[in-house]
Amino acid sequence: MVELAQVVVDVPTMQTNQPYTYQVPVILEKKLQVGMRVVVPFGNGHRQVQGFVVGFTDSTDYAGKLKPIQAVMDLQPVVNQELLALSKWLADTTYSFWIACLYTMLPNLLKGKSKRIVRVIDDLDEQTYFDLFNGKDERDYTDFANNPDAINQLLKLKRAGKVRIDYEVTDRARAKTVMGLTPLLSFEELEDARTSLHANAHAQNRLLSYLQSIIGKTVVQKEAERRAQLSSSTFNQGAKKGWLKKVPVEVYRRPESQVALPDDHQLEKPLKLNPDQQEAVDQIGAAVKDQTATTFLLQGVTGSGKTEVYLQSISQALARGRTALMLVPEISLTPQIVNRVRRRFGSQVAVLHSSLSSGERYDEWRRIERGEAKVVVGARSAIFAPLTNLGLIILDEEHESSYKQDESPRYHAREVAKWRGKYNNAPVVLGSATPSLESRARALKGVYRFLRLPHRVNKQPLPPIQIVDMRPEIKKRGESNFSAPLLYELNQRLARGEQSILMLNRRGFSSFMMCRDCGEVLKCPNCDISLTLHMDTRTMKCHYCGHEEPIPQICPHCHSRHIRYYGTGTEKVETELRQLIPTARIIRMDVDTTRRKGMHEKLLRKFGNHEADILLGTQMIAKGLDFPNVTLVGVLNADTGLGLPDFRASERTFDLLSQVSGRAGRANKQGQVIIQTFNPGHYAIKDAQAHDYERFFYQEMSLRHQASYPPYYYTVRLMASHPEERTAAQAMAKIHDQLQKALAPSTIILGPTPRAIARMKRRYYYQIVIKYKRDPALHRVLFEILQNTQSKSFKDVQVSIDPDPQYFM
DNA sequence: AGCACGCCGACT
DNA sequence: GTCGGCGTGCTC
Repeated sequence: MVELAQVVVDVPTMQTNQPYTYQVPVILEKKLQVGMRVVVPFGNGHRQVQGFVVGFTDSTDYAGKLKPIQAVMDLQPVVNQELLALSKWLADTTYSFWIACLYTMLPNLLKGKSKRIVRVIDDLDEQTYFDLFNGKDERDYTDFANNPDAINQLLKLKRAGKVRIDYEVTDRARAKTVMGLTPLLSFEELEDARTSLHANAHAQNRLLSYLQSIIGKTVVQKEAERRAQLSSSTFNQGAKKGWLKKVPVEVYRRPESQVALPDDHQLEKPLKLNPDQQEAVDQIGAAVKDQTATTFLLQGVTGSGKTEVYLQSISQALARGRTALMLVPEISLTPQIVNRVRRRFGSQVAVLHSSLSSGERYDEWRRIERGEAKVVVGARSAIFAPLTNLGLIILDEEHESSYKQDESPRYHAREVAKWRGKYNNAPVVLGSATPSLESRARALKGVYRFLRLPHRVNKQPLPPIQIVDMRPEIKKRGESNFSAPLLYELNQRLARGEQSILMLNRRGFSSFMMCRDCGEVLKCPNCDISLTLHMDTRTMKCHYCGHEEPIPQICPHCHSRHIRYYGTGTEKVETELRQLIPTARIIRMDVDTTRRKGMHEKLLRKFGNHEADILLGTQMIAKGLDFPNVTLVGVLNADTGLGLPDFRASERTFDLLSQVSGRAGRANKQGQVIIQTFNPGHYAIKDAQAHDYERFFYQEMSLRHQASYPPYYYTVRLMASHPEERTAAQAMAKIHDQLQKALAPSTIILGPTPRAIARMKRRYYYQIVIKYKRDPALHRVLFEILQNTQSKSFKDVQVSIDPDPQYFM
């Protein structure tokens, strides 16, 4: 009985979304394990692709001849049993390709690069040989990519048997090594060597002593040079004489900011807990101990010490020999929070940032996989960290929409966390000051265990929030981003040497060029949205497709010169602020000023050192920052997000205002918040002012109930796109019929409608939103729809399914 | 995705 | 006749 391997291949299409059966060559039989990457032949010709072994079998229904596995790419599986099962579940619940899910869970260096090489295998005539190959015997196929004539010639030569196209899958995953050395001789032998030295060979004498001190060890050469005060040439001589051997030593690539770790014996002690915190830690600790997969909702007001609860809960998991995973939104994955975890747990911590290079990410991943890191902190994708023996999972700021990936596979880290919790019998803690309505409703129903931290650790009251109605302000003072009360308070802070944070809410806001004469708005030629001005590159850019063009001097429509910039960008606000308060030192933080690696940290450090009086930024400054000298927080435009056609608009506004208010008066100084708005009567703004989550929750719940939205209903969004608007609409109409026939009567189907941004990247988009409470047919029908998109009538139509969408636009 | 096969119109 | 365009179907 020959064992056969089942392999998921790297060909992300609907038709190939299944394991293929391969023979296992005898030489690989011993090595090959489930979860390893392999290279397999796939299709006709001699095409080769990367794949993952997902199982072994001894029989197959496949009638054709089985091909053998070409090569194994790993010594150890890169996907363990848990993550393999998770990848399958993920593909199933997010309607994505299995292979895409596998790659999503792994560092991207593990996605091999496939290359095609054209090789000359028979004599060609001089001219062709020179034209196509520059007189060499092989050439990269991609060199011909934008030359259709050459490709035609090549194909002809191939048919004639004169050239061959070879496939190469190259593994990009490489460990970094530095030169190290290890003594080859025993202590006595080294001593003998010393006797034969010249009397003036001081350096070699010292080398021998040093080697005697590291018998049996391998030391990085740079380190040895430093410690023995010897140069590399002395070590080279030692190697020549056979005293030592040079060996490559594997090292982990780690970003600069992470290198300065505290020594593990100087770790920070846990803080003293208040009774609420103690209760939370006790309950979570009990679940860790009993290995129950309970989901907790930890709701704590800003400054109530949630982080300390997380840290002590992690300690409990570690004390029981288990590992812990802590997710934070990318935006709050700041050095402040990361350093706090590192100060507590030292070298056991691995951090997964989006700003890591591929190599750094791969190395950090291997530290986890090898069990060297027991605590992982990271953003969304860190939920796939290969920790074994997982004892606790924490999602901080669980309401954040960035936990949902907005491209395929469209997974929600919260759901993956619950899956892993169940698999590992580990509790999951969802923490937030403003929980998502979904989570809070589940806590009310008893699906989640509800823990609360209603008191602030420093016993300071939450800062008073003043609402400024901008309508009379504008009438009185004309167009300005600054009301009189806000200016007054800013000046007060300046006089007292205190700092302020100003936030510009950019959600749903674009800064665009408009002609004052004809009203023409400069739009992207590929997408139906306006272009955004970027002063740093002096261009107009499309945020969706990346299209870029110069800033126009005259209106492209009516040729008027009165075309100008509209909208409130941070730059414009900064300019105005400098005019209004010339003495203030201002730091501006937005995508433009933080694009360069490390700029984010640098600007925050500057502000922390009081090298500026005002920090002006977008949403990115709303979270996680803790500066004791900040006593004023101003929100310039609270309501730009309220007008969006999105049922979560109010929730997002409430969250944002609550979060940013927490930035004022963190230490012993009393803080103050000023919110400028054109909707002073809106409940999201009034409830945020009153710090009243409860009132907001019930008000919003009743609206969701009336309109049949989550958490009362689940939602799924389907999208279809095509370069022709009619084709996209027709495809969606067909899908609608199919849904209508199969789904339960209680299920609500909205649409099809053109999407709010109807055209993107030269394609038209139509969508359907399904709202359902329970519909046993839904999952099956959605899969059938995906299958149907293979048929001729769906040619070139792209269909995507987004379960539990975060945005409906 | 990437390849071969096969059917049609335009050319040597 | 034959070359090469593109539509169609398959990949263990």
